[in-house]
Amino acid sequence: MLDKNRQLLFEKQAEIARAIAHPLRVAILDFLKSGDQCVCDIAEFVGSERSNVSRHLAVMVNAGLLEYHKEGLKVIYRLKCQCVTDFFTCAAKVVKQQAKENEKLLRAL
Amino acid sequence: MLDKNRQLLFEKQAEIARAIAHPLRVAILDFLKSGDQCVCDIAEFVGSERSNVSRHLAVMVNAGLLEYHKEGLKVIYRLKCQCVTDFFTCAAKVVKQQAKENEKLLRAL
DNA sequence: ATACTATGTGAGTATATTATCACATAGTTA
DNA sequence: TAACTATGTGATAATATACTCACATAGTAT
Repeated sequence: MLDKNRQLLFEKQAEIARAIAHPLRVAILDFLKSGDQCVCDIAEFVGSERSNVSRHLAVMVNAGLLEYHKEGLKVIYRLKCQCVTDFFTCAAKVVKQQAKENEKLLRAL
Repeated sequence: MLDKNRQLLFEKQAEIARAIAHPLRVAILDFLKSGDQCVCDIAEFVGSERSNVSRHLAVMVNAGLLEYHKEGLKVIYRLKCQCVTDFFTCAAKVVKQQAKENEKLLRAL
């Protein structure tokens, strides 16, 4: 059985996964890999309303994935942990494998 | 702006993150790292009802994280991609960093 | 055939997440 | 001061997720 501490860690890890688990947030993280950005540029890049993007950013700050600082009117967000990239690498691998299997299935029909 | 293919990949990656984003599923993945397991042993390990565990397993199979085969009455689940571990390593790093910051904050009060 | 075990699924309820709109706030510029 | 820009937040409605219970199915053992 699971001990309490282990369970607590699992909860925290799940929280971080949840913070990634949205297409818009994935897009934002991908955008931030290439450098820090303000909300309005992020919003334009992902093609969504600023208020919406602002909320998504808050989710990721809360989870500890992002940090930010103000520059005049703008608020600049940045990746706090570069290792998030590893997740996307793995996820891409899983997606690729699935695509291959689907292709096989299609050819079998 | 995002092109369609990129957006599609982001959606798939988000789907995989969503498949991890639950404490029970994190616990299951952690358990499976050490070897393949049947539903009833998983349920006992994570301390939840079999029907519930069965559903969580289905989510992860659907996302491409797990695969399974039958052995008599039992259904054995296994990790399909070992790299999921990388995600947990990164997540643990993020959690640790946050804990450190909270500690600092506490000492400042 | 009967009883048993492991697994999965339908239905219902409870809860969480998301997007949108309107508005509040804070800093900037004229 | 007044108009403007970037950001964040409250309220709401739509949608998705999760858990539980009862039951169905499939394989096993007696």
